Amino acid sequence: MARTTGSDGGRTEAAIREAAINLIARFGYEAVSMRQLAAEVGVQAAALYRYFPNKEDLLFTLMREHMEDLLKDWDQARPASADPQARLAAFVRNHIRFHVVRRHSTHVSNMELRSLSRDNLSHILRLRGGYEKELRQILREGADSGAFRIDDVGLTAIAIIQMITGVIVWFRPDERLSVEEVAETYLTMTMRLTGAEEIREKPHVHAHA
Amino acid sequence: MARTTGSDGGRTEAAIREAAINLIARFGYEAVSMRQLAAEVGVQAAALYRYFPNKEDLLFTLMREHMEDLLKDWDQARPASADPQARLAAFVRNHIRFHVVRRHSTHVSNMELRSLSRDNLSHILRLRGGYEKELRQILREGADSGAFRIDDVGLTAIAIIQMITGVIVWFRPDERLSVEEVAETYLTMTMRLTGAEEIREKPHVHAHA
DNA sequence: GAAATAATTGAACGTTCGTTTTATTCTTGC
DNA sequence: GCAAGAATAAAACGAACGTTCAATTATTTC
Repeated sequence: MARTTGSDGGRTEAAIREAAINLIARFGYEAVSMRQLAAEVGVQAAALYRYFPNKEDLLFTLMREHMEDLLKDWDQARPASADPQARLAAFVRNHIRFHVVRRHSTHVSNMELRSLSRDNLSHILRLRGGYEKELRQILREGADSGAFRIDDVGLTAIAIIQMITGVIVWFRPDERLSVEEVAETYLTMTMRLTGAEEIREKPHVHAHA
Repeated sequence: MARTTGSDGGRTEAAIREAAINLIARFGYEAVSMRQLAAEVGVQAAALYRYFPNKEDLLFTLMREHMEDLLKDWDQARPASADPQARLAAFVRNHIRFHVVRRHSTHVSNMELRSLSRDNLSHILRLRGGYEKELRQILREGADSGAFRIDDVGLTAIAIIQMITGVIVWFRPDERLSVEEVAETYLTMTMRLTGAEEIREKPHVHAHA
């Protein structure tokens, strides 16, 4: 056989991306074979090479687009306000929302860095650095203005990102907590962490057990 | 050839464990082949099977011993004091010290869970659960006694562990910060996070840039 | 110093891997 | 309805994988 009825390059490529994200998030990049991925898509392994030149490039594309989407997403959500507390709150809320919705691709982007070649790795790290820089800037301005009490801006930024990204490790949709509730709880912790809690009032969501 | 002069089962097994931890931490379990591991040890691949029945069992052994060591380590360091703040401080300091010293095996234990079989996975998760329970207990007692201000004990415990374990992602020995300095900075953040900072005085180490 | 045991080699097994090649069928534009 | 291309199947490639096995040498035991 050859071309199958109803086959469509655009749909196939989208299906490959989605299946790849799910499979790699679940089993890991090295553990997922091109044949397994093809089977999930409902296609032969050779067909994958029409859309991606090789396995690593597929991984790289997924990760790069994840990071680009993250930066775009924050660029849209970035508040006009200059108030460090409002900006930090927006950052945390946006970060958690984005990462919960894209749990799988976040997992891939965080766990599979070591499967990238040197060049591809540094490309991803550059994008990630740009995102983290946004948080550092907020923290620095807040520390300077006295809104935050921070010992070490770089270290605090890493700690906060580590903490709020950790949501995806345990969060499952359809459980006792909604995304908004989780985001508010983490926001409270972040605000206390930066010594900014006293002055705060924001749309709190009801109960945390 | 066959048995080599000076060969010693005990030394070889130790060398295998160490090489395995380093290689797996660096490249990932799936990406490290038995031949590569054997070459690092200076032995043929077949020799590995005298010490471990198969590849996964080697991984499992490394992870199980890491977790057992962690529990033992905390059991020894656990303070007699009933004061929640003192206990939390001891927990954080001990956690960071342990994980920084054992960065590589921590990396393996955190990243390679998905390479374990169901039974081995649940064994490791049981050990990890026991450790996390210690932190939850401290937080709960502190919350009850009014020493801490905590919305959700379970969620806070996960957030703290995520944050303080994150040290190993960026920490490299011989850089600007010593382990003790890092531990103190993270302790400060943890204490603020739990709303416990006000009442605190402890052996602070000098500068954080 | 012979017998028993411990430690390792070297070769081989069947399987699976990522990838390439070639041929075939569907779809689209004219 | 025909030519051009896009999309896929099917088969094959060499290399690498985890693992096994028989043979061989070093060490220990008595």
